[in-house]
Amino acid sequence: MATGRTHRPATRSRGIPEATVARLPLYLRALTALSERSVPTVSSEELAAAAGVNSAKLRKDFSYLGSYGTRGVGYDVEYLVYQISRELGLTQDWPVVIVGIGNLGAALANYGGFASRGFRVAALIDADPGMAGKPVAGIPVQHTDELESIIRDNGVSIGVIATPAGAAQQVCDRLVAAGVTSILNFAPTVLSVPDGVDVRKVDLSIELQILAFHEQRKAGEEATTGVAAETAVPAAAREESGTDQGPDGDVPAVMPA
Amino acid sequence: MATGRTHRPATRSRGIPEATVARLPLYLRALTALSERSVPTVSSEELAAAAGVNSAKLRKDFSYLGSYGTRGVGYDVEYLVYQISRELGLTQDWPVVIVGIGNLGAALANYGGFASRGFRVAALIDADPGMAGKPVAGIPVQHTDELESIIRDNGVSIGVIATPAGAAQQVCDRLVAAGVTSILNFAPTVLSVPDGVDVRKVDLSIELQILAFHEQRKAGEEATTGVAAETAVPAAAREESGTDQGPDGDVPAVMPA
DNA sequence: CAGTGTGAACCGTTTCACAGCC
DNA sequence: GGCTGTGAAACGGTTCACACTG
Repeated sequence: MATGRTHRPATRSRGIPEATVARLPLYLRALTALSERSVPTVSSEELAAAAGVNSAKLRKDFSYLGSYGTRGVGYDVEYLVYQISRELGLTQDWPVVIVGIGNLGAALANYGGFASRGFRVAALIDADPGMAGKPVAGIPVQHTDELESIIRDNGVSIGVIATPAGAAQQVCDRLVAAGVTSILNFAPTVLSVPDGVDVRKVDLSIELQILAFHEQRKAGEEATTGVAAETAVPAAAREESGTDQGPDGDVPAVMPA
Repeated sequence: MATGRTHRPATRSRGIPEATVARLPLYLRALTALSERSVPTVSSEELAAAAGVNSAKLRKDFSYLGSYGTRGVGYDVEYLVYQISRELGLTQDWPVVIVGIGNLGAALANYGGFASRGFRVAALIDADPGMAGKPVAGIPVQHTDELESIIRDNGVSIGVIATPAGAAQQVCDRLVAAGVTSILNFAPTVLSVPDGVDVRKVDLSIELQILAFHEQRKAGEEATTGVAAETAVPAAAREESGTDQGPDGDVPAVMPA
């Protein structure tokens, strides 16, 4: 799927395919787990299984980074962790602001995976004056009025939007104007941003709709013709249902600009 | 990303490309907005802009559904809303269970986009006995012990996992054993499921890492050689940064099985 | 004649299969 | 001998450009 945008002709050597970039975090997580168990080396086969992709894809992916493996042996776990971290830019610290501290914003603020890999929640911002000062995940919420100064004072370049849909574009505009160049958008809206700004979106309702599509198809298949599900699909009857085998990667899109 | 699995050879006429399926919810959302404003028809150009894709892609997508437009005129909004809803299986009601009612689970339970489009939160499940009975988003949380009976009694085929990573696989196994065939996974783990079960994942930390990668590249480019960001990227300097133009779709992956 | 519908070209990604190296 | 690294083939998706139609 990877509709991923091709930032820059990609013709150059530093051109790692977007689909590969999207899988690097997956490899990194699997490698980190191995590292914690003090496993010294892995084969492409093992690592691929742990990351949920197939080994050919993994080897091809790594080949874009360079030749970090040893033929006949496999990959050195620690070394790979470092190389991938570096490639992803996780060896530096990325201050992030979260705008919109509702249920979701709070969930994000509390999310551990944040701090673990180079990201640091620099500030929580909300439009509700009543929230100001209240600590969420140990960080005091600040009012939207402070947005610009927070961005600038902390050198923030990554922003997370967790506001209601109606406020998203406006927040986005302010973030961009203040210097943010990468945005993770949880609001169900299409954001428009100037060139040079990356937007990635996470949309729960879309994911569910895609699942529903496949679910519907499964139901339709088992009962040969129509008769679409009225009740649930019996857990049993799934002889040759839809899904496929093997784990597969995923490549969310970087929206336009 | 769309590594999307090809459920079924896709050779058949009913074979709508995975990438197209992933965009249908986007079109649906845009169309719904138009519908609310009582706009009777749209051209592919207008609708594409509202959905954040280009018109050629949109027309090609619609061509897989059939010929629902009128040459020289455009598409009938209401009619299209219905056709896409039907195609996505949203004309029926999908009961969904959410397992893991922490910050994220609560956010999901409160998420409005849920109910709006064919989905109904049938139950909230959590392993903490202390949570049992407590209402979240107006729905009383039930204990994990009830999981199997809830699934069966409500004919649930779609489950959402919002538990910590450590519990995810176990919850997943129980959901699948009880009859769930589609899972939306928010836990940062690779789930393994039997054939016939679809898994889609949403992973915050992965999205951020992908953004960091591009962000890093932007910083590296402006300062010709190295000198990677120490402070933020000046909002100004972004002549020919990374991002591209035009809005683009996205196609998260359906994980393996 | 404006705008849909679509064959055909193009392009990025995945998969295959094997040469090369430890 | 085992496993990596990689050309080349296969594939799915996107873009182009235009024929066709209301």
